[in-house]
Amino acid sequence: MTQLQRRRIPDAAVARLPVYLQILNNLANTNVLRFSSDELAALAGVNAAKVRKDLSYLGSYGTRGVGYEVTYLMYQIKRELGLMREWNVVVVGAGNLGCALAKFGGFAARGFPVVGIVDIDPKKIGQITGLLAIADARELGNIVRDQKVKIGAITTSSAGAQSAADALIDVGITSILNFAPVVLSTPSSVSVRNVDLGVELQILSYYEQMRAESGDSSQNSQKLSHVNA
Amino acid sequence: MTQLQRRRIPDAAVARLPVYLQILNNLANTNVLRFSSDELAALAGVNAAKVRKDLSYLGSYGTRGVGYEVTYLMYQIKRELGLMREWNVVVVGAGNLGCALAKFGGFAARGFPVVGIVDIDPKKIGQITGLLAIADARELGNIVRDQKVKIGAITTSSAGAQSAADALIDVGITSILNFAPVVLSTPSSVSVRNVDLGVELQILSYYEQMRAESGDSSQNSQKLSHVNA
DNA sequence: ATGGCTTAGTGCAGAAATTCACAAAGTTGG
DNA sequence: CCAACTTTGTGAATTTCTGCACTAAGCCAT
Repeated sequence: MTQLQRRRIPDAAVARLPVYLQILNNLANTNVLRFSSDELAALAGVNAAKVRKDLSYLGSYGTRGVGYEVTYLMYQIKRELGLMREWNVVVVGAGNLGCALAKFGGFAARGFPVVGIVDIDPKKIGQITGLLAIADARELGNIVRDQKVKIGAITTSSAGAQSAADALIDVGITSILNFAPVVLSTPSSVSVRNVDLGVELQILSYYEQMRAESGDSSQNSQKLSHVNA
Repeated sequence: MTQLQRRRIPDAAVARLPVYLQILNNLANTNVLRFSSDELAALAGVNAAKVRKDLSYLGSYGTRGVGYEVTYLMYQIKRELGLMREWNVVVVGAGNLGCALAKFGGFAARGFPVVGIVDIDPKKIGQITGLLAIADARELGNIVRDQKVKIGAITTSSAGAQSAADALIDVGITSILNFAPVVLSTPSSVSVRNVDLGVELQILSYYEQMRAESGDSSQNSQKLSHVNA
């Protein structure tokens, strides 16, 4: 028993792998067979050494002097990201966004089918959205158990988000995609990703203001790039 | 002329300021007057020293032994983030998401009114969505000039995203919020923030798989927390 | 006043992430 | 089979971020 446990990939690299995967997908659709770290770096807008290091966390799957094979690398990235299987998703909160997610087939296509949507509002329960009927939030436990759901999306109002999170965690959810503009309080064993457009816009606002301030008065304009993950 | 140029706030801190602001907003609504770095840290789910360091980039606005004043700090964060003014936003791509952004009043309320939405599809042009009529994409320049728009949101298909970005940059946009699942190629003088649910789900998938692998076989379960920005 | 208590602000050390730069390893052409 | 060339994989340097631990400073009770 030499330790076989998979090497842990740095968070920053994990966040880039899906982007590489997307690009490789496009390459595959254009019938490109191989690529070099330089090419992928250009397409992803990052440094080539970073690409090589990121890919090296998966193993040694390139060929020196040649590059990487598109389909093989895609396979390896998918394997590492856990995309060899589907992950069922349950949506909590049947407002505009929640229903849009339930209707939108794009997630299923990417391997994340929405298998349930719940709400606490009796007026909404029973309505059909896409292929699903909106269920009573009290059904959450059954849905999660029956469909082996691990990922929950919170699309409630801000006010309801924390109780939605509590309910999800209570029935065994360990990954949360949170669209409500609040910071959720969760045990450290749960992964949370926040999607908040207000936050994104405010970040843009900061850099925009910097630009305005350096550009307005005189000659001290200054390079000011900024791209997020 | 000693250099007066504003100290540059680290990117990581800039990304947290909007979160603090949101929390302070809630505190203000609950009539809380003051808070300590410890309290804010608990609410934001971060380390207290980090909170103090982040706030110190704004200036020295706390009182030792006491804490920070809610409204005063909100003012300072807003000032630093460039939120003392409104930033008009133009949306490119009048699909489901684009129209939802145009209708949704939430952005205007947060200081980012959508003042225009354009598309290239003649069938869509002229239709009303919320308060706005969908304009011809060729009107982009006029809209941006007339309304002094600095921020553009791309809600086109993947295929159309790069040309949308080119068009936005061409008419002088310097900040882009990109919802299309592609990596945009832009000059370094432009800020880009990507919002891609597929990427978020795949990141969750990775940590979910890690959890499954450490939990399944034996006793080497391991703490595995993970929370994003 | 004074001493004890609280909390901001910050220097510094350690961790994480990025980038450089080069050796290792493969290909190709003669 | 060798020399020239390409590109990976990675050690090491650098930069950025984090978090501890301590100092500075204000409040309050006596």
